[in-house]
Amino acid sequence: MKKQGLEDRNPSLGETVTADIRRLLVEGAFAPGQRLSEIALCERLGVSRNTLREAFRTLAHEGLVTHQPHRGVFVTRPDAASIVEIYRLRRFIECRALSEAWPSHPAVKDMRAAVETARAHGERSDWLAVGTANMAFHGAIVALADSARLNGFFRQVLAELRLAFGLMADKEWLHGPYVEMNQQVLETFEGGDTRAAVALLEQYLARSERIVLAAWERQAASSG
Amino acid sequence: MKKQGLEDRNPSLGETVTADIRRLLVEGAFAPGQRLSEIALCERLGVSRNTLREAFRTLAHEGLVTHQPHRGVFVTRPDAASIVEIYRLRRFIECRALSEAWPSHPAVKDMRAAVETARAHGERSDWLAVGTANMAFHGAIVALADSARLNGFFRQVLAELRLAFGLMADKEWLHGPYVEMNQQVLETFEGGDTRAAVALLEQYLARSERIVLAAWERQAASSG
DNA sequence: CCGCATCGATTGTTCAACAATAACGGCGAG
DNA sequence: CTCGCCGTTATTGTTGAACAATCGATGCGG
Repeated sequence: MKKQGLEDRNPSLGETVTADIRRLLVEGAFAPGQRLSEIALCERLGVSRNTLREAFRTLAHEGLVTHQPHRGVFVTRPDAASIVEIYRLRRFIECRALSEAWPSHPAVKDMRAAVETARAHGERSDWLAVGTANMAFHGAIVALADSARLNGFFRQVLAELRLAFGLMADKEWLHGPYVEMNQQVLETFEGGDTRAAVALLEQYLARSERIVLAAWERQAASSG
Repeated sequence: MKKQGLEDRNPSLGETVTADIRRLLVEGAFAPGQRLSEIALCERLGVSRNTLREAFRTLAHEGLVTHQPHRGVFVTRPDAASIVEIYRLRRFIECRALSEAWPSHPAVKDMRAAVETARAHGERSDWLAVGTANMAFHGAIVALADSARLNGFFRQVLAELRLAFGLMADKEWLHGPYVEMNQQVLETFEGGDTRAAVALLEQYLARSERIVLAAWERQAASSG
C-alpha cells in the first residue's frame, strides 16, 4: 500500500494522521471507552502501524485516548472526577486570565469574532460548529494571559472536555444557552467592568459544569 | 541487536527511553541547539530507530527538543522570550495556587519535605540535586490547586526552564540563595499569613527571573 | 462450579528497504 | 574571484514484514 505519489504537503504524515484522529474523536465518531484497533485504523487511514502508533502516543499524551500496555488504546471515557477537575481548572485559569487582562488586548477581537461565529452557526442549528466557536471564545480568554504554552495546554483540556460532550444527545441544550452568556461576558468586559465580567464567567462555568455533570450521571445510569 | 532477553519491567521500552533522554537533557548532557542524530542515539541507547523516534515525539511535545522536518531534532535552545514567558506563567499559576490554598492541604507536607531535601543537598554542595528539590517544592505549590492535569503541565514547564539552567556555569549562585527563600515562603504560609507568603513567592520569582535572564544574556553575548 | 493449561489474537519492538528531502561540494558563467 | 546551478550524499520519513511478549478466551479436568 505504497501511497507516496499523492500530495506531500508540509506537515508530516504522522501529524496529519494525529489531526485526523483528533477530529474524529472530538466530533464523536467513536464511542467513549471503545478500543481502537491498530490494524483496523491503519487500514482505514491508509498508514502503517508505526505511523499510527506515533499518532496514538501523541493523543495519549493529550489525554484523548488511554493507553493500556499490551491491551491497546481506548477512547478516554471521562469520569465525573475528571469533569469536576477540568471545571476547577477552567475557573482557575480563565477567571484569572480575564481578571488580569489588559482591556485592549489583541485577543479581545478574537473573543468578539468567536461570539459572532457562534451566533451565526446557532441560527443554522449547527451545534457542532457552535461548540467549536465556544472553544475558540474561551481559548481567546486564556490568550489574554499572553502565554503560548498556557494556550496549548488549555486547548488540550478543552478537547478532553469535549469528549464528554459526545456522551450527550441534546446538543442544543448543551451549547445553545451559552452563546448569549459569552456575549454578556464580552460586553461587560469591554464596558470596563472587569470584576463583573469575571463574576459572569464564573456563573457560566458553574452552570455549564452542572449541566455536563447531570448529563454524565444520566448517561452513566443508563449505560453502565 | 535483539536484546529481548534482558529485563522486561513494566514501563514499556519507549517510555524508559523517553525518561532516559529527558534525564540526560535536564542534567545538561547535551549542548543547547545540538542536533541529536537518530543513528548515534539509538546505537548509544541500544534501541531501534522507531522506538527512539517515539521518544523524540514525546519530548518534542514537552518542548525539550525541537523537531525540524527532514532536518532532525535539536535540543531546544531557550530564548529570552521563552524565559520571560515561563516566569510569567509561573507567577500566574504558582501565586494563585498558593493564595487559594487550603492551609492544611496534603501537599504542604511535600513542600516541607522538598525544603528539607534541598537543604541537605545544599550542605553537600550537590547543586543538581538542589535544583531537583527546588522543582519539587514549586511542583508541590501547584499541587495545592488539586489538578493532576495542571501538575503535569507545570512539571513540563519547569523541565523546559531547567534546560536554560544548563547554560549557566555557577550552579551555586543559581540555586543556593533560593533554599532559604523557599523555606521562608513555606513558614509564612504555615504561619497563616497567606498574603505575605504570596508576596514572598512573587519576590522569589522576580529575583530568579532576573538572575536567569542575566545569565542568558551573558551566555548569548559570549557564544552567539 | 471453579481453577488451570493451551491457544489465538493483538500489541511491543526490531529490522531492512526505499522515498524524499536538505546539506555539501564542484562546476561553469560572468 | 564570486555567484548561482546541479548532482552527490547523508539523514530523515515511512513502510512492510517478522518475531517476542502479553492478554483474553476457550476448553479441559477436578
